[in-house]
Amino acid sequence: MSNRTESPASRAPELAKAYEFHALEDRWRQAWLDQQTFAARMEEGRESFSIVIPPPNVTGVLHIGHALNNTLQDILVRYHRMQGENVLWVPGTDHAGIATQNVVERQLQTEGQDRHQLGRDKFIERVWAWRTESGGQIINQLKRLGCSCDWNRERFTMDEGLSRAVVKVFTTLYRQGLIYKGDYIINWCPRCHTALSDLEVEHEPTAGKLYRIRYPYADGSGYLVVATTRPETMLGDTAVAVHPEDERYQAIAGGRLRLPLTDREIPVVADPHVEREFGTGALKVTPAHDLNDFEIGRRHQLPLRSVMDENGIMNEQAGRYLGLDRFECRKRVVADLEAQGLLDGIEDYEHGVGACYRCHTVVEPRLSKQWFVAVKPLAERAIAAVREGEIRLHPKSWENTYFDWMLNIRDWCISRQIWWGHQIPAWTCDLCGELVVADQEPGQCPKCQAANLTRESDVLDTWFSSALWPFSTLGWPEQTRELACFYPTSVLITSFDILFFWVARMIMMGTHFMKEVPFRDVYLHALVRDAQGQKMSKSKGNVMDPLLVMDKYGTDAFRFTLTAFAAQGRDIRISEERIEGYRHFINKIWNASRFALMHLTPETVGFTDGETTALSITNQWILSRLSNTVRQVRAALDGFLFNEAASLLYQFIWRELCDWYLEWIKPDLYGDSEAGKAETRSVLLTALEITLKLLHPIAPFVTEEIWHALPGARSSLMLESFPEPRGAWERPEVEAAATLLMGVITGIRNLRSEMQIHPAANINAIVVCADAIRRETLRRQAKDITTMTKVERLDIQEHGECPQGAVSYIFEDLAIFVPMQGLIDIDRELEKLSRERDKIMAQVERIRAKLENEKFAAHAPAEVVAKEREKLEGFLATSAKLDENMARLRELGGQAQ
RNA sequence: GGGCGGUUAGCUCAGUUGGGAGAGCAUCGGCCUUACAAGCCGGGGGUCACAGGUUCAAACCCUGUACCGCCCA
Repeated sequence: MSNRTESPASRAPELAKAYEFHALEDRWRQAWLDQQTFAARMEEGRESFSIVIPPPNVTGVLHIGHALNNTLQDILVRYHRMQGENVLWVPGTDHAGIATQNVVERQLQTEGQDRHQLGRDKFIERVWAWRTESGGQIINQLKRLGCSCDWNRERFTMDEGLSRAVVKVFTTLYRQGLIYKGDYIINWCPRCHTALSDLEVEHEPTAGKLYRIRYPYADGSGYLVVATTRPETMLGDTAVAVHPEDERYQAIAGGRLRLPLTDREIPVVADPHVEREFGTGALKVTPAHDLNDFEIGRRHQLPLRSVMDENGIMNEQAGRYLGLDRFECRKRVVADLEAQGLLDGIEDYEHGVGACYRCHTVVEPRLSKQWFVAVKPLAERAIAAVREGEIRLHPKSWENTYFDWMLNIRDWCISRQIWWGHQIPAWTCDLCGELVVADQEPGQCPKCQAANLTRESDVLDTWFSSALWPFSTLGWPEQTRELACFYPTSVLITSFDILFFWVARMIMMGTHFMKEVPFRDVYLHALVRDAQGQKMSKSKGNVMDPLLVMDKYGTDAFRFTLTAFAAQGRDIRISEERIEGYRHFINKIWNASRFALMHLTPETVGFTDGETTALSITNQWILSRLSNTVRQVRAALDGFLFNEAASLLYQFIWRELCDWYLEWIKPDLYGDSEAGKAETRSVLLTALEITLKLLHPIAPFVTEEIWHALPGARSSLMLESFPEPRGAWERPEVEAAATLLMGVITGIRNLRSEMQIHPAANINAIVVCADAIRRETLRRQAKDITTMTKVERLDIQEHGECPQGAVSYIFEDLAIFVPMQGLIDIDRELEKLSRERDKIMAQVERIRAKLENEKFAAHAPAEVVAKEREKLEGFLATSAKLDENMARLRELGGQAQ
């Protein structure tokens, strides 16, 4: 412990020498949880602010994307909580059907079992057991990040209440004819053994081959050539399609072909959807294995012929290829075609291949009975909600993408052939086959009264339940107080890549069931990538573990980094270097606070007066800057400009508060005037308090810690009120005076540096300024200038020219001279001034040309013209000073020779 | 093929009603100045991708081109 003699005898406790975040973060995290400071309030007469967390997968671990997403939410939540609103942030996880089932199935595998041996009920028990033991660790990681969710209200999409909401929604939509069951072609994952929605298929460009195959005419008079990337599906072909206006195929259209490798004949149909330019213009049609072919098949009533089973293995319909894997079959088919002289050619071809988003197995379009949501009617309302501004997307540019997708939306396949999830509430009568959809298991068939009904074994897409999240978590279908208070929620913050998966579906479900949008604003943030712009993935080994980052640099530094990067287009590139930079920033605040605490006393109270005119210029200045910063930070947060808020705080704290204000007040704090000291302590305390409040939503830990070290009894900073701008504190003339001081100080320092005068060496300086008011400002603040420039004697004069042997610096309309001992290099000085003059004159010429342009005067707004004139005058004053000074130097140079 | 986004200092990127090109990091020079060397002070560095157009005025608006990226089919 240091105990410096200069320090006031009775002062606030000193902070540790360097910012040590580990213990401190743990301490505050625990205190916040213990004090229940995150708990939602539902008090009469207050505005509500609510956010539902984008529920991470229960299998998930915190990655950088989560960290970004939740930091931004926490900022808004803390910001609004500090404004006294009723704030609720609902945390939770989703059950991640396929992913979770995969985890537990892998576990079983290591035990030499599979789920079928175990049976459905036992398997579900296992999943719950897993969930209790190791699932949801991400929740603790969110706590680690400092998220101020109302942890008492944690929800899980498989909770009883949320499951009730799912059943209610399903049965209602079914009754309304918006859910139906039918035989359609869907995306099938042969590894996960389930249907996937269109969105769950990722198209990856793949280097493949385009095979040209000869299909002989049935009458033996020749052949036509089809081109395909998937020759094995030809076994399921039921037609070849050509464009009706394609002259090449006029003769054969309507005719028949012999399908090679089989004993079948197929027709040639004419369909306007065939692309004439692609391949040979003749398209083989496999309705049971290709989505587009399915549509063609429907138009022409073609038979459906599935040639593969659920594992992607060729079935009996594939004849002698029975039992072959689809890719193996492809090789055999190609070889056989070649042997028969029916292979017309093979070329390299890159095309998109659909893969399962969970396991990356190549999906197989497959014909099967599935459940669908008829989304068109829902989408219409959801489109209107955005179009009419009930929901605002930020950035707005996403609206186009949203509309485009919603307008072209196809029915949503919601059934999944897995066990973990919400089992579809539908039963089929064993006797008459009647399909019954109901909230509860029906005792008997409503049609034939038979007692035996079999429940649908499929479960629902996880996104079906997360689409209900904004109201299911608030207690719907019960009419709860929470719903009344917090629905619609205020803001949704999420990554743009789930705009369709989740956001659009929440809007559809919300508007349909609640008759009200689920949220007012949607903030879509970027994807976090590594420093090279690569998507982070375990296989690439470029993942950055947020937990390790927080350990190494501190949570506040990490949060600040994410915030500072938040608005950078679609990608955020993060690297440890950047985080380290912001760790320095957090440390800076820490040390600035240490400095303040050395000078504050336990009796110090903050400055609360509305008027600042009685204060010193520097104190007036910092209060003016504070109010200004408050205004701007609020505007930034209100507009979701997170990076802007971070940047404002960074600039204010480091460049203004630390670099200038703390230096300026040192003479006061170390001086003899008790009144001056008291005033400055008071303003310093207020400046620090307001700064900490402003920064708290982004960096909660360090601010809370410092807050409690300040004089006075204090409760949690997160419950303090967020600062308001104080118009009366904003003093443009004081800011102008400060700018003048900064200019003079920088000028003198520049001369010192240029002349390589040691920082510790005393110098003298002369400032020549014709303006009496500015001179007066400089005189009053002379001590500030001399302290910060180590000037022993400062002369402030109305007139004067460069003394012999002095170097000079021109700032606006004033000249600064520093006499040197010994001779100076006049040529070098002249060169420096000349360079400066060139820059100024370029500006002068530019503005002059503008002002002399009659059209400018005629068209530009008067205030712009006035501003330009003012600028011109300023530049002219500077150039005049430069000219004067250069003339003087030449004169001196002449004398010297 | 359709759509969206990007191209600004060596690097990563800000720049929201068009009106003097910014930040961080890096770099160069000088400093252990009792808050902070995780620091302080000073400096250098950009025909804002290219070509047209609109305008008194374009990094910003319009059109086109090139390259990069993403989404959808």
